[in-house]
Amino acid sequence: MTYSSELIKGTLKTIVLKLLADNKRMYGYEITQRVKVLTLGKIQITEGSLYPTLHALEQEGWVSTETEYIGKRVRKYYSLSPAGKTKTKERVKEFSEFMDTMVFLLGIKPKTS
Amino acid sequence: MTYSSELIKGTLKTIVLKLLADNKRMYGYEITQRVKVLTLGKIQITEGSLYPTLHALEQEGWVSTETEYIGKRVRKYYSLSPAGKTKTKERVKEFSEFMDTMVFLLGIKPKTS
DNA sequence: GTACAATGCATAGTATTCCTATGTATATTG
DNA sequence: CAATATACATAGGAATACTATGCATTGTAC
Repeated sequence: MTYSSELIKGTLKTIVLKLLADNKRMYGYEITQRVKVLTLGKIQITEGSLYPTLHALEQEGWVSTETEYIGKRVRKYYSLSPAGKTKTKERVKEFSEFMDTMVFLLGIKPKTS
Repeated sequence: MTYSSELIKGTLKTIVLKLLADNKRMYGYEITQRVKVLTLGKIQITEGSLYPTLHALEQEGWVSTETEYIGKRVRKYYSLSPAGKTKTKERVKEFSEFMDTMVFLLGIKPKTS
């Protein structure tokens, strides 16, 4: 992983929720690969952190699951619940505001792409 | 509103280093107050997290200290070492790049203030 | 056709980071 | 003169993500 994993802390759930908001349904392994591709390998979510996170999201009622079989191999799809959609917006907004504060604190010029 | 402390995780050292880069020397309590003022109360660094962090920075050789007495009360000033100045730039840059990645991932419009 | 890589799930134990709670002491202010 | 602010410190705990490991199936390169 490029970024020190300490920076990722606190943002993993937000990343997962946002992906599910954009994609209707995804399975765990797919999420790890998607993040890797989207970030050009800069963020690598390990399975050891993702699966417990997904279980937590389900526990909290923000996602629901459906299990399918691809041949003999199981695949567990996750999709946002209505509560999860609300939570996603909250989380993204909170992170966005946190970033604005950090940009100011650290004197960073944000990419105005 | 105070940000959930989970978001702060991984950024505390960076914040402290940047403040020291801008201010030549500061003491612990002063840092907590400065951050509170600069962020309009949105980020509150507790003493229970700041002091151990400062000790760690000293341990790593990124800051040096000078103790002064204000009356009978002790005050411990911290200032960046040359290695600390380099480290600060690295840390700020790393966070900046992480933010760019997150902005893209989360589809956030950064403040182009 | 078979070793090796990739796909796909899972969890236990560990590391890191920060917070809460607590303690001590001095200075200021209403 | 009591409450609040200043100023340091640490022990124990909570939250988060990682490493290491395990199991099984599918695809690929030699």
